[in-house]
Amino acid sequence: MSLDDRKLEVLRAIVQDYVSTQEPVGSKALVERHQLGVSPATVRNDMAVLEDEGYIRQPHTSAGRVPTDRGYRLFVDKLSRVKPLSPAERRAIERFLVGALDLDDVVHRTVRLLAQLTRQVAVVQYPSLTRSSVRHLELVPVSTTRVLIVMIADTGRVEQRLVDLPDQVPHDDVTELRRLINEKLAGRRLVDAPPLVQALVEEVAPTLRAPMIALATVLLETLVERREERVMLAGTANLARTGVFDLQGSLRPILEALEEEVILLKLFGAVEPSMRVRIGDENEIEDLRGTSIVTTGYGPGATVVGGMGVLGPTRMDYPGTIATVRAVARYVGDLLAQS
Amino acid sequence: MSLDDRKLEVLRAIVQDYVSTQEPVGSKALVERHQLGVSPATVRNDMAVLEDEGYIRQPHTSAGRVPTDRGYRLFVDKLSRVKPLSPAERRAIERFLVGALDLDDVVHRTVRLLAQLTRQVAVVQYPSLTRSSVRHLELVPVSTTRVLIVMIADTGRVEQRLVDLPDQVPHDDVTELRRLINEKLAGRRLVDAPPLVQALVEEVAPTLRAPMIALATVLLETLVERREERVMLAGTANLARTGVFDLQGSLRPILEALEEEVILLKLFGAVEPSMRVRIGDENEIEDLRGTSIVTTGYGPGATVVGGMGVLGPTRMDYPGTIATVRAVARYVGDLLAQS
DNA sequence: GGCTGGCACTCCACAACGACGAGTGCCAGT
DNA sequence: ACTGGCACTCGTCGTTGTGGAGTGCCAGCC
Repeated sequence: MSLDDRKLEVLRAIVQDYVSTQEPVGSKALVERHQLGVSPATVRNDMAVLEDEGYIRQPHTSAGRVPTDRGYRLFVDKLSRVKPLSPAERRAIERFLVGALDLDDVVHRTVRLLAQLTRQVAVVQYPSLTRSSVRHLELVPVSTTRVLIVMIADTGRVEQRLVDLPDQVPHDDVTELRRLINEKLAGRRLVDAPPLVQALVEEVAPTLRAPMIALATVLLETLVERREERVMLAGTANLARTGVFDLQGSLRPILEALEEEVILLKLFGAVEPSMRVRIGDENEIEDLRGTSIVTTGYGPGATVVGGMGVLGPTRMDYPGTIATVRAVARYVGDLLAQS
Repeated sequence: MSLDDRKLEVLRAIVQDYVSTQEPVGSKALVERHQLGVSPATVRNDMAVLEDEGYIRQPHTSAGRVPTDRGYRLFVDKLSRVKPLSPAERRAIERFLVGALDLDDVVHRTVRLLAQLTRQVAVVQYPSLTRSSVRHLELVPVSTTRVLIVMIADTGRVEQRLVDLPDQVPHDDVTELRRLINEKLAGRRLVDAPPLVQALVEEVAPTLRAPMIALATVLLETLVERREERVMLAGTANLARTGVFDLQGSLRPILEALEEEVILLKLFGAVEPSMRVRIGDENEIEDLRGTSIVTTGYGPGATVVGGMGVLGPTRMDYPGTIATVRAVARYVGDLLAQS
């Protein structure tokens, strides 16, 4: 049995009302608030069908209806158009992001902006090292046998590691090592690095071989293989605001999940540039069923260097949230393209 | 009227019982669980006095007693000895912190460790730039008119800023600028930087004057004056665990306050190496009355480079928390001293 | 004077109860 | 295919009552 237009309209109305009132919506209230052109009784029949099909449900007999995850899914896929942003929102985005000092600052501002606009929990992944190129590698002697290795990616991201050298290395040798490494790696993508680093070790003059091996090891191990991905979080207070999550039962596991960077990366480290919406049970993470997650990739132009998004209750304003996340991602992408 | 030993003992017992059971404690239960050597009636009289003095209170008539902020204060100052750490905790600290890759990683592991051991919200300030020296300043050309300036502090902290130069600057000039800047600033404390940077501008050769001014401006503005202090947070899920905070009323403002870096810095950016305990209303921040905060400074040896601590309900295990925070701070201090 | 046992009193927590009302499903009628 | 009517369900909310923990006070005891 398929759903005719009016039934879809009823579903849309239920979703909209429930999202705004947060209370089960009954047939009478529905016809009052929307021009459906039919009586409550008719709506009730439609509701019965929608319930059979699994799009809505009753919390208990004699209560109004509430959309199911499946209902939200249909709503998002078929029944909603992306809301255009209000000029106020556009201005907020610009005002918030201009004047960012460095990459850290951009990410920081972005995640707070997202949290504020959507009034939900926001997550932004730092530009992924995997998808970055090396802009420059700097060696800073810390002592005679220790060197700080600083890698600067083209996205502006900076990573550093301390390296213990096997022997004392004179200053000139450090300069030479720096020159060699940059010659080989600067401008290259990080994913292409391993063979190049290998080549560095093989080609280097015998006198520099030992320190070069130490450097190469750290480079490979901690920057390439264990390519450290990071995320930033904001707006957890909004979880308490919604009133959807109860303190003992659902809020704590969510907060716990949000503290696991691995989980956040899995969810928000978007690979494709497109928008993705996970609703309730569609979620991979057990503890985050009951929440919905809207994510997108971002980056300069069409390239994706990382993901961002928001997390909130399944009863969220999907069109609005999607529009905001998309707009912010685009704006940040443009920002990255400039630098 | 002063409090004799037994009354103090009663107060200690009340605090201990209330912290562990989280329920108002009555006179009968008290004599059963502690060897006070007197009858409930006597304890009741003592309680009446303690209540007059403001150390305990009754939530309502015919309920047991609960310590007031003042009671906790007396307990912390006079009635408790710092608990020695269990060997298991010592081992946990070591196991957790060895193998940290870089400063970011140290801070990251530390804050999670603190949250886990105390089962509360943990905060760790990054080593303050104010108290750091410059280890090295690196200039990385990004385009012909843009340079990334990377400052590496002796604590291992790395900060970077993008600088727009007024004109194209040839590669050799960048090298020269780098040399000049490092010559002047390397090894100097950041607080001493402003006159040195000023001198750099005045002494530089006329051809390099314009780019040097641009660099100096950024150095002064964003690294010295607006010396960016950062903090890291973990364990917010523990707020939900305690069951002390209700969802609508108290939890949300706390989460909001915790997202304000300014507030966290004010609270946890300890200046002195000593332990500090703020209990309930003693707190400067309105929204954090109702919580207690245990902080300490940390750093290599006796120097303080930053603060760390935990935040939890006023009914917290003060001796245990204080011991843990102190131990972790010392361990991290040692770690910093090594590098 | 300080401690104790006894006792009347207070007041919260909790369960039971009932009225209310929103909302439903179904059916007969148009 | 839609509508109005109607009986029914069931959660919400306010009321009421009871049980029990805990207190304050007092008279008596050491």
